[in-house]
Amino acid sequence: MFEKEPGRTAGLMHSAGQRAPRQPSIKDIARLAHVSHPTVSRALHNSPLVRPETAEKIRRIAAETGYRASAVARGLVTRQTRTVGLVVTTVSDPFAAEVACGVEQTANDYGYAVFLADSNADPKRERSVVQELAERRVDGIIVTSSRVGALYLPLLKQLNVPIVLVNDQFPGAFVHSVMIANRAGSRAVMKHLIGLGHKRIAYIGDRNGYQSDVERLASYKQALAEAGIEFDAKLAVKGNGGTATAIKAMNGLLDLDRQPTAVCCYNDMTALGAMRAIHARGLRIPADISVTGFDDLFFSGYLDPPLTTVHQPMRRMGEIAMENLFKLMSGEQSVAQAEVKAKLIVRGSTGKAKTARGLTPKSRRR
Amino acid sequence: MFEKEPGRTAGLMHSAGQRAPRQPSIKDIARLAHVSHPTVSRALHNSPLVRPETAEKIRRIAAETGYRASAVARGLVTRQTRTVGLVVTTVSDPFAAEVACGVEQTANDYGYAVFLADSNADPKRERSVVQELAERRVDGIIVTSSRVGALYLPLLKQLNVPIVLVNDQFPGAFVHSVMIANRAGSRAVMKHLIGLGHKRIAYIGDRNGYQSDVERLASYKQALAEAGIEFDAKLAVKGNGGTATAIKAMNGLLDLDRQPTAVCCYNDMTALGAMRAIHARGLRIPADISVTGFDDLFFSGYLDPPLTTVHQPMRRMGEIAMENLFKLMSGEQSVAQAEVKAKLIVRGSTGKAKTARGLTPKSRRR
DNA sequence: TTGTAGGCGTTATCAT
DNA sequence: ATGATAACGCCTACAA
Repeated sequence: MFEKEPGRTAGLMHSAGQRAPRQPSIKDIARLAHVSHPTVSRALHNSPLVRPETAEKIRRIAAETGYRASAVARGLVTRQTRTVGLVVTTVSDPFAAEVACGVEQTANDYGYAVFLADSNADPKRERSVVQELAERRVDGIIVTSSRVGALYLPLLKQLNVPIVLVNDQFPGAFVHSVMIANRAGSRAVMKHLIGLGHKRIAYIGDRNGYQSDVERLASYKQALAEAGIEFDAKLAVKGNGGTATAIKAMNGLLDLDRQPTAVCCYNDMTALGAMRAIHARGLRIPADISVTGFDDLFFSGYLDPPLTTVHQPMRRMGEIAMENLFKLMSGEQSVAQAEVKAKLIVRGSTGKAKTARGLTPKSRRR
Repeated sequence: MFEKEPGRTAGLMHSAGQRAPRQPSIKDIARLAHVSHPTVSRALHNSPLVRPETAEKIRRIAAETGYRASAVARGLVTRQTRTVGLVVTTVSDPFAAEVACGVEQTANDYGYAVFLADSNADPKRERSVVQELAERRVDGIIVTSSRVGALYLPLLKQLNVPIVLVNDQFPGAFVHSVMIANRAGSRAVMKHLIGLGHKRIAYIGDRNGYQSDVERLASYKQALAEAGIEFDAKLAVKGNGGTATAIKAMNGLLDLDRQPTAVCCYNDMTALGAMRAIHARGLRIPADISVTGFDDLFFSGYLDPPLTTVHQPMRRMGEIAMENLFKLMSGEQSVAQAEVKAKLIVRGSTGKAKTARGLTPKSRRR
């Protein structure tokens, strides 16, 4: 039980010929301070059980050598890594990025570090990524826009790691989640549009069957029904949440015999594409066509015209997810689902319907 | 050296009364398979040294129990965590997000996990964040848009962790980095604008003295000089890289006695604000004023009009950073700086200068 | 082909 | 107030 080469101590910080000059360990500090390692540990944790002068000396030496206790060794013994995993479809998605920001800040406030992992929106990959996170013994996991959702129930038991979902896209029974009020948001948009006199309102959704699209589309239809406007299947088209696809979808809408006077987009990225397609045809927004989005991404208020959309407090949702995860991690079982409010932000991309502003008989077509 | 309670084995996966039902360990698997732990280890690492049937049985049991070797325990003994730290100013910055995406994908391909940390563009925080990463024993660190730059030299020795910087904002001697060709990019923009006949070209920069602004501004001035256009200090204003500030800056420019006919913006976020300000005054782009950006963010091609800008291969830069970090981690010393090309993307936001298209004498002012 | 015996750098539990 | 000593879960000799 001897200390390896005694001469090593002094040359510790120099890479004196050794390939991997390891970081100083608690024992190195102990030796330097002529105390035992437990004492070093106590001193560095500000334990009152150590004589002030001793503690002072130890802290000085630790600072001089740049010693920092290994979080991995600590994690091994304490059985918690003070680490959480964050799974996103991709960080280049502004929605995910904002959520990540909220998660990261909150985690940091509590002294937790976060592992970032991309699922590429692939369910298989999402699952394997979660497993890898478990392998790293994270204390908890947050998944945004999960493509797996309900399937977590069985996994949860096995992984034995609390998981919180943000905008779960395939919700099932009883997983902990933070969701935006899709229905209320979409409803508010539709009320706004209908109030402006629009009757031919198109919807550009998402073809993947995600929960957010399902709910927003449902509210679209319901609002139509309540206003006594018949649902026209030709006006409800599918994109994929991206801008390029939205352009195609919008062009299809523009090619219709009777163009819509307003387009309700699944999200802001889709609206961005729709606006581009409309402008490319020389049409004006909102004079010719009104456009709405959903999310209120950072650029939406700066578009020309500024986009009327539903604000989703993405960062806050990340914070809530992290806060709820902390509760779960500390043993609370009663977290379940949280729903955050969606707020309509009226900006310049919506205006009165053409017909409502007095259309010439000629342009009324037949 | 006895195995704790023998009866524990069977009930392992159930949280049979215990508070923290720990994950199964290698010893649990060993016991279940009636072999020693090293054999389990070997089997799971596909070592040829273990009898096929034994290996098969072990793997089966491991799969059934959902056993996954603890990465933290492994990290302790192997002295490498297969983990890297990524420090960004904030993930909600689209530039950082793209770089993060490249880093993440590449790291993942190599079986590495990445810790995401926000510096909030605060030098102090950046340093402390890096220290925390070192405490977690990451094998390497990548910092985007570092606010510390040169100061890493001393830190590097102490931390003993390789670091690669992406678009270092305060470059000093000899830190490993991946940089965009700021000068060439800015120069290309200016050549383009000047070629279009612009003579009053404004520049909206960044007030923080960052390297990217310094270099882009320098090229702006140089291009002006080469074209024989006198530099007008009133046309070179400062924003902070954000959209809101850019609007103010642009408004200032618009209030000038002699408005610029083109605005060269420090980055796309700034251009976004400039465009908004211009449109808000009822001016047209590019008919009245041309606008250029830098970065080519995901939304830039969809603006109205689409933004002429300098494409920065952000994701690729993240990949390169990660690749170079791997080299550093495996002992190579010769990585140093990498510069990636900047490519001008001409889109609709730039056009011939007003004067060049034939201005009426009256509007030529005196 | 398999098992035994450390040790990685901490924290935790005892003594003293 | 401090020091032995034993885990934590894994890997890696070395021994059998």
